Amino acid sequence: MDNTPVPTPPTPAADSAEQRIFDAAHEVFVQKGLDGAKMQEIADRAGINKALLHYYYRSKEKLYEMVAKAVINRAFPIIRQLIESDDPLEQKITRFIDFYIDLVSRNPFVPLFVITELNKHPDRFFETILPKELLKPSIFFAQVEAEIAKGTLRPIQPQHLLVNIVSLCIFPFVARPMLRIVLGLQPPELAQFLSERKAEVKKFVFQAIKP
Amino acid sequence: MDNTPVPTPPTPAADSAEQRIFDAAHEVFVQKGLDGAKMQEIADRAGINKALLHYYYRSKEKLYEMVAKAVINRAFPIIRQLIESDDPLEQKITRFIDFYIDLVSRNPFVPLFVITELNKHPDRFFETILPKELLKPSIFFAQVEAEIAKGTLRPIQPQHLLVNIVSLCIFPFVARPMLRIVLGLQPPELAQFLSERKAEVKKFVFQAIKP
DNA sequence: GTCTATATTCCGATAGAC
DNA sequence: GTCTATCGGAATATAGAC
Repeated sequence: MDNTPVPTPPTPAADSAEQRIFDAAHEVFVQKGLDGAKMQEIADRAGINKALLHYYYRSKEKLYEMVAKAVINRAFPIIRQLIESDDPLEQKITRFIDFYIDLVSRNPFVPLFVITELNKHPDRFFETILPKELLKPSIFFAQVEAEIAKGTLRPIQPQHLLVNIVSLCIFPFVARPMLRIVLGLQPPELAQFLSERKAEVKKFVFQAIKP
Repeated sequence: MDNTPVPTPPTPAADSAEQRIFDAAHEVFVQKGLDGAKMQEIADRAGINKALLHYYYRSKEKLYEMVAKAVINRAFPIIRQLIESDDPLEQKITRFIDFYIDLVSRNPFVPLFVITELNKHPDRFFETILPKELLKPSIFFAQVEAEIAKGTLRPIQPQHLLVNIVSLCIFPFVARPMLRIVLGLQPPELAQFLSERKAEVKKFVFQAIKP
């Protein structure tokens, strides 16, 4: 057994200044993006001084990069795990929709953050932020093709099916203020409308793919 | 006939500095948002000096506001017109999908701009930018309900149908770099995939709603 | 580690010549 | 109308005391 003194753990203590800074930065960056975020606001929310931000994270860019990595590495594996479990297809789709709509309605800013920053700096993401092990779904695709062959699913390219499901889950929450305009809904009606999405998406998807 | 001298027309001449500034600002604001856009870059793209921006448009905020109004007032009436024409429902949906996907694949940044800025400054949009005449769709909703009553459409709330269609059209283009990750597609395959969306969305929607 | 004070950089805006 | 030069403020970053 190794007796050398344990060095500072890579994960900072739960309520350390370092952690509070990171959490504050997470909130601010996700809601306002790199350009919109101000170091002063992050410091204020963390309840510490601006100088301390630089003590722990050298620069705004570095801090941003760590937050972005954390967001990405939290979001994508969850999606993947849901898609690649070996539950039967129908159950998998149902669970995916339920889980995903829950997730996005609790964190409406996250998908927008990911998309926006992915559009602005695609290189950085693909080269430094994205985990390399992230691969193309295979179990899900195989399941869809198997069911089509059996005749229990109407023909559809698995990629399109997946994108359709994700679009129906995410978009209405991301575009929430747009719905107010296009549908002419007031905030309370809008909340009601969004709460119906889980059932609606499931119904719509299964009607489209079940023979 | 009135002989008073015609004052400066409200629309600036096609290739005036004023117009070139506006066009440059349009590009930059739509791609980078209010915070990300720099006056210097707008001036450079317009091929003029920074000072001239202020001569014509007083401030960055004012310039931004004009661009935002233009984007909104171009985008929404088109959508509305498509939805509210009195073509038969099936044809209307087909045309809407074709037109909308064409539009969004030529201008992938616009929906993201609208959504982002709508999230950041909802008040400004609802109070000053948005045209007041923009009302809730009615013809489309009535058509859907009529067809459901006739039994030529499966029961669905018209609002959800509209949101489903829009989600399926917009999201894949807005989230293009995300697809690369989730589907594991390289750029050429991705382009191929997106070119299939028109046919795919139509098939998916009609399978979901036709009895 | 945490603070105050200050340096530095960047950017929007203005003054003033032509 | 268009330019050069410059101001002034805001935001990032650093120096140095505690």
